[in-house]
Amino acid sequence: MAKDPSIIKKIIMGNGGHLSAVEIWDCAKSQGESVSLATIYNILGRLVAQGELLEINTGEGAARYDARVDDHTHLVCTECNAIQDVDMSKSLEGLLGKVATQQKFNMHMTEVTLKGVCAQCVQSTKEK
Amino acid sequence: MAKDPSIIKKIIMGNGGHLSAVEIWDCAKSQGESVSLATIYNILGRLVAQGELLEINTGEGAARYDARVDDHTHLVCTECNAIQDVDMSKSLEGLLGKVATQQKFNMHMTEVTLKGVCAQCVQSTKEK
DNA sequence: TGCCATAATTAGAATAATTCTAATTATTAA
DNA sequence: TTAATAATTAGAATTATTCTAATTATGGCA
Repeated sequence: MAKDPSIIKKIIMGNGGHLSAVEIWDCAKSQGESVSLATIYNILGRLVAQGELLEINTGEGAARYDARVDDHTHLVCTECNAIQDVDMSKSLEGLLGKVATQQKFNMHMTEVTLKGVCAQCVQSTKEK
Repeated sequence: MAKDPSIIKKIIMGNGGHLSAVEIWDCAKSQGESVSLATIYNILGRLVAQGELLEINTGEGAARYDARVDDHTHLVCTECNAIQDVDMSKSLEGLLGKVATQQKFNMHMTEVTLKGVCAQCVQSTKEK
């Protein structure tokens, strides 16, 4: 039986939505799945190609996989490495489309990432 | 004598503005510089930390370094891997700032990347 | 049921990008 | 000079990912 790819999506959604391949692997194993890391990468690759998952590259460490695939914005905390999803406004979407059109660029996807320090980390820094 | 970091910026600017560490290394060597890859990475790291260079991670291959450091948008071609810089409009900048503020996110930098096929690649695909 | 073709999974090797380490070399200040 | 510090280096180590070739599972059908 083919390893059910939906298990991976469930794991991601059940753990904050943004996991690396190894984190997914650990979760799968700890819930009794017998699966190899190569298979995790295989399935992730397939799901990304099918548009069922988003691959996020923060430039820090491994790629992370997002179960949410509609156009949205990522807030990446440089302290705790957390990724927060934020809706993308229609006006932002429109602006990006306009930029692409002006440059005769055949846009397939947008990646809007804001890097900085998340509210929790700002808070815990102050407390010190 | 400390290897002059400005040589690296010159190399980047003289070659389309978006090179990887190894590409920069090759250029440096071919113009007679005797330098190791470790030093290239050292200097790049320093320049990025000082805000003199931007590190771009397309998720494909090595990180690339951009000599332009003001807020701008990247068009990344998934065919030829070229990166094109586009000015970021004040309205886009404003929208991103607003998003961060709403989420109480202490934004340090923005990364707006549009992925797709550049005008040249669209053209050469048609010609086939 | 047993057999075959195909697809999925696997462990581990291979690769690529980057960082680390420890030694060497250069620079500076006294 | 000389001693202290900083920069550079080669190569090892690490990390993330992909590749390979072998194994295992699965479904169709005689």
